[in-house]
Amino acid sequence: MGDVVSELSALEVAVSPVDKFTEYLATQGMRLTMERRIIVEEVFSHHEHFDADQLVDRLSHRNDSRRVSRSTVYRVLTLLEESGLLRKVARSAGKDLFEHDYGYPQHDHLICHECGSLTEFRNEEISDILEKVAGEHGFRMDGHRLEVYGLCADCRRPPKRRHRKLDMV
Amino acid sequence: MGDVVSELSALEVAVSPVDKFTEYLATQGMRLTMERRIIVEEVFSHHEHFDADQLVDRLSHRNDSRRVSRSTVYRVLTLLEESGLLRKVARSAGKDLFEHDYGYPQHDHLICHECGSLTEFRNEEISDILEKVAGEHGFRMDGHRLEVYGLCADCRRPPKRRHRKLDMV
DNA sequence: ATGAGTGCAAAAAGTTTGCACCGCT
DNA sequence: AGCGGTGCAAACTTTTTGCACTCAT
Repeated sequence: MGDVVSELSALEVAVSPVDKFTEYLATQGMRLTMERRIIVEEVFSHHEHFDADQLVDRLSHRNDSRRVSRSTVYRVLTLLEESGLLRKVARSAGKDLFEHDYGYPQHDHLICHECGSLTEFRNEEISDILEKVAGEHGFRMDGHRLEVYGLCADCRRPPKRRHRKLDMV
Repeated sequence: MGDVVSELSALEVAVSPVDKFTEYLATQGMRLTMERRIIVEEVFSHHEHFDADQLVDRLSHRNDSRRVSRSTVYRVLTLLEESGLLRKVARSAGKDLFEHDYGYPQHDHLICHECGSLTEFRNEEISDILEKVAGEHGFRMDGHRLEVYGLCADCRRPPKRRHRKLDMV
């Protein structure tokens, strides 16, 4: 009753990540605790990819009331994945990378071997093709992960200029 | 001189995995040792996906002359990846999965959430689209990983029959 | 002989878990 | 009161590494 967000445009995200998470928790007989709220707010306050350790750094070394332990961060990341708010995108230096999967359009990544940069791109055709392929195999698709590897524009440039610079020292 | 394999059809794999690996090792100033040969032969004697531990199991618990230590298996897996003979395909239960990337056509996977099965498929259109997308970003693609998630044909079937069977016990 | 390569055991790195205590409902 | 949740520390898993010895060229 008196739900403010219900009046937002259907094109926008009508429910906040915290609310969405609360919904999910309820279906599992779980509660939205202060720690869970803090983690979700922290996670959705940035749009960049992150790994568990980066999040732990931001949350478990503080002295205020928003400190959350390492174990809880890991436990909540698992829940956020299960609830569809986050998804793992890639593995970098042995760590899983996460990104927002709620309120953010489907996209894929170009990953540079050289500098490790992730560039997002979107392409409708791919999803269409995948639906078709899945259908042919009797497979019901509910998502995908596509990583394109190679050299990004910056790293393609031959390092000749750098040599010259070094030689001048 | 007198290279037997050079007379094979260009459509077939003209060079064995061991030879291909030897070539790569040479470019790195490395040698093909007996251990490396054993590992490559073992890896290419099966076509299924595998993780490091499965390979270690097959190679480091034997008493004959084909035993190889765990460390060496890990070290050689890295080399096989660098040489382009193997590639990592997915992560399952916290372990990296490998598959042949030499003498085996480019393909992608349908991965079932329920039973974990990997089904391979091939689709030309996808590579074309990726080349195009990469080009638009000034990115030079040299490969990709595409995993489609969902439910496989078997797991889509509702488990009603199973219940009936169980009830009859 | 010389430097690459191996095996072993220890270490690292990332993640999970057992347990006692805490707090919401 | 009861059950879910947290923090801590210890455990675990997978992978990497230091070191002394070995082997191929």
